Formats: sequence, structure tokens, C-alpha cells
Amino acid sequence: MEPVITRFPPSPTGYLHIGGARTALFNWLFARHHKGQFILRIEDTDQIRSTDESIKAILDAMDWLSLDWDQGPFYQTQRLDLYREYLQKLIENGSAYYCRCQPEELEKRRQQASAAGLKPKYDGLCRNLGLGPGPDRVVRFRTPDSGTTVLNDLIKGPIFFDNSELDDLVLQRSDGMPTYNFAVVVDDITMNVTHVIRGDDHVNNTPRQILIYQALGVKLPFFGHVPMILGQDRTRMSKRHGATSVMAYKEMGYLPEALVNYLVRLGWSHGDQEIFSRAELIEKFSLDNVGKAPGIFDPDKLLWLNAHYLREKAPEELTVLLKPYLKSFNYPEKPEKYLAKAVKTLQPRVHTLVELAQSMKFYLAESIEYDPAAAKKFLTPEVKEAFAKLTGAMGTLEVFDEAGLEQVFRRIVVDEMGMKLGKIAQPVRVALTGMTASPGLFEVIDVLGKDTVLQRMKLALAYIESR
RNA sequence: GGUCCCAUCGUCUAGUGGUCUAGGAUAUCGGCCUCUCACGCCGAAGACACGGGUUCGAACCCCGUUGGGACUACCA
Repeated sequence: MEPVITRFPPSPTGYLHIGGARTALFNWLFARHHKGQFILRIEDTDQIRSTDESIKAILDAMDWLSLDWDQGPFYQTQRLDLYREYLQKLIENGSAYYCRCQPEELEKRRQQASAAGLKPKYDGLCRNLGLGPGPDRVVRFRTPDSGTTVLNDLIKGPIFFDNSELDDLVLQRSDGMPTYNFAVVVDDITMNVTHVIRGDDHVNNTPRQILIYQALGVKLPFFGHVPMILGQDRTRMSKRHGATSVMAYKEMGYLPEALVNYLVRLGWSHGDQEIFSRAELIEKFSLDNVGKAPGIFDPDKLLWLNAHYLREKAPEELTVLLKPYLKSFNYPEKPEKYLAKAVKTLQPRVHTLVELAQSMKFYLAESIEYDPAAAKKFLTPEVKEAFAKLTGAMGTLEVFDEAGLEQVFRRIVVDEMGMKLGKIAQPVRVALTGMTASPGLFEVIDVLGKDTVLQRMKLALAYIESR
């Protein structure tokens, strides 16, 4: 069995989007599963729209997702000789011909044709003129006008196309650049690609490509067309459906493993399993379990997965990842150990790194602000006595840890004062965090440390006095 | 318009003729846990688009209808 070779061929006309990332991922997984190779190829033959920034953005995103390639990146603009060589073969064997029709005329004739109720395909004007090269001339493929082309799709099964429906597509533009359908074929042939896995928006291109393979007398690769990812309104994902750029998810505080897990499960499944490690993915991924129906991108489920992976991370590791996000909030610097301890208490309560950074505020800021409603409700004269006693008791504590703290609280509040712990926990929480929702009270006290806790308790006492 | 693809809870999906009074996940709602909020646990509600066949028997096979999507460039 020949080794599997897959490829991901983005065109550098923008950032890597969610759909492209999934295609890349499927190709990567398929190659890794079969212990084959994964190629990265930059399809930059559209010189007007291709940019270096886009190339960098795509590479960055691939890197963030840990999708490494074994060959490339190859650039089509550096392979022009190859396309010319293959084009010559087609011209020589009569499968391609020069055409001098100009874009404007073509457009006009297309409109006339559809006005007359005909297919707006190329009318074959230059087909048998025997034209040679010349300025403003393109090379077209001579599509058979009868017969059927079969695409045996790995995902969708056999699909039949009448060749008469296809027209004579342009192979080489008047500027000498190959067009997509031609360059892909030449590249996939010369790179020995065995499996072409791509979005099913390419299904209709495939018969044209198959015809080119055949005209070249070359063996076909396997094709697998993956259904598209749709937005909430069931149309193709685009900017108006929210963030579509992979890197935008990084900025929003998502973990690459969450995005990968989400993307792979959108269109592929393995029984009832939802969570997959990278190793499991490689082991279990198969085209057989890729569905045929398009999927709608569901931000809620992604968020859930992200929260899941956030919870799984070791606090120290998460702290490292959190640093850049913390920075954007301009908090005072704190030691790594302190950060990790604080992170640990917040981990199960947040969904993104941004949310985590945001919720670190009461641990990091010099002073806290009371939520007005919370202060009004909980920082009242009736907790004064308890606050005073608690502050005093905590001040004398030798070991300032969770268990000891809880003991002190229970002794004073429950035993001595005969109150329910809950009655006093909320006010203390407000005094320490400014909010009514936070990690466990004793965890918070433990992380904050004696000095800060006593200081904030005294501040709260003063606040109560002043109202 | 033409060509092609698709169709199970709101969403992602399991399901490949009988085990389906259709399973899981997410989202929603309720309860438990509890110092709050989360996490976690338990529970509720929620789907085979429709119509014909084939068959002893269809979510599963066939046809049609409807609905949705993609493509229809000297873009990829």
C-alpha cells in the first residue's frame, strides 16, 4: 500500500477561517492516522488578492492549532514552469487550445445566452480555430461534449456528471498564470497526493479536474468532500455570523484544544464520545464517520468545551497561558505562585481566558470596589459585631489556611453568636471581593493572605460605620 | 434558471430493516450539593420534514414532494 499523502492548500487572501481550519484538521488527522504525510501548499496564483500578511496569518493559525506539516509550504507562484510543462502536454495532445475571446465579450455572450434561456457556458467560439499563443490569449480545456464523469467520493458516494453540462474552462490566464482547477491538478499529481479532502463547495469542480487527470493520462487520487460549516442562519459561514477567524478565538481566550475538539466533532463522530485528546483523535479519526449533512456552528458548545479544557489544565500551566490576557487588564504584578493559587480557585467558574483574567481582579487590584447593591444589602450594622470578632480572631491566627479559617468562622459565628454561617459569609465575601459571587470564601481568604484580608475587613467595618 | 449535494431533539450527533415507547452531548428548565457563584450529580421537556411504495416489519431501502445548501469567473 502506498503511503497516504494529504494536503491543505489555502489561498492567502485572508486569515485562516474556521472552515479552512477544519479542512486542515481533517487532512492532518487522516495523514497522521495512516502514518502518512501532510503537505501545506499556498495557492497564491491570484496575484491581486494574495498577500504576505495572509500567509503569515495562516501559518500562525496552523501553528496555534499545532497542525504541523511534513512538506512545504509550497507556493504555486514558484512552480510556474511545472504548470507550463503540463499545459504543453495538454496542448500537444489536443486537450487544450488557445482562445482569444475577451472577458467583456464573454460576459456579453453569457448574458445573451441566459436571456435566451440557454446555459451561460463558454460557447466554444475559438475551439477549432487552431490558434497559437499571443497577447491576451488564454488556454482552455477541451471538455468532452458527451459522456459521463463519475466522482467516487469517499464521503458522499458516487456522483455522476454529464460532461455536456461542463464548459471549456480556462487553464491558463492571459497573464500566464494557471487557474485554480489546473494548478491543483498539476500540484496534486506532482506532489503524489493520494487523498484530496476538502470542503464540498468543490464538488462541482471535481469532474473538471478528473477530466484533466484523464487528459494527462494520470491516475486519480481519492476524493473526500466534507460538508460545509454553516452560520446560525444556515448559510455559508461569513463575518456576519460572528468571529470566523481562528486567531480571533485565541484573542477571545479560547484554548486550541477546545477549538480542535469542537471542529472535529462538527461533522465527525465516534459513537457518543464528546471529548477527545489529540492522540485519541489520531487513533480514531476516519472518513467513514464523517457525516454528509452540513453543520451549523454552535458557539455555545465551543464555550462549554473551552470551559472543560480550562478546568482540566494544571493551574501553573494555565497561569502561563493567562499572562498575556492579564497584561491587557493592567493589574499590578504578582508572583507566579500567587497567580496560580488564585487561578486554581477561579478555574471551574470561567469559560475563557479573557473571563478568567477579568475575574482575577479582586485578587490583583490594590483596592476593590463594592458592587453598590451588594454593599447596600450585606454591609449593614448588624454584621458589625461579627466582623469585629472575626477580624480580631483572624489577626491572631498562626496558620492562615482554609481548614483553620473555616474553624474560626464556625466557632465565632455559629457557636458563639448563634448565627448561620451563610448569614455572615455573604457580607464577608462582599468585603473581600466586592461581589456576591466568588470562589469559596475560605479559599479566597487563603489566597488573599492575612494582610490583605485584615485590611479589607477593616475597610468594610469603616464603610459600615460611615453609612 | 441550470448542475450537484443534503435532510433524526433549537444545535452537534448515535442509529446502516426488528433490541427505537429513538441513545448521548450542548443549550433551556427543575432538584440535590452548598458560605455565594460555578463545578458535579439527579431529573424534565425536546427530533426521525411530508407523501407514496418495497417488506411480515422501516429513522434505516426505492420514488416523488417540500425545504435547505453549494457551485455556476481569466477567485480559490
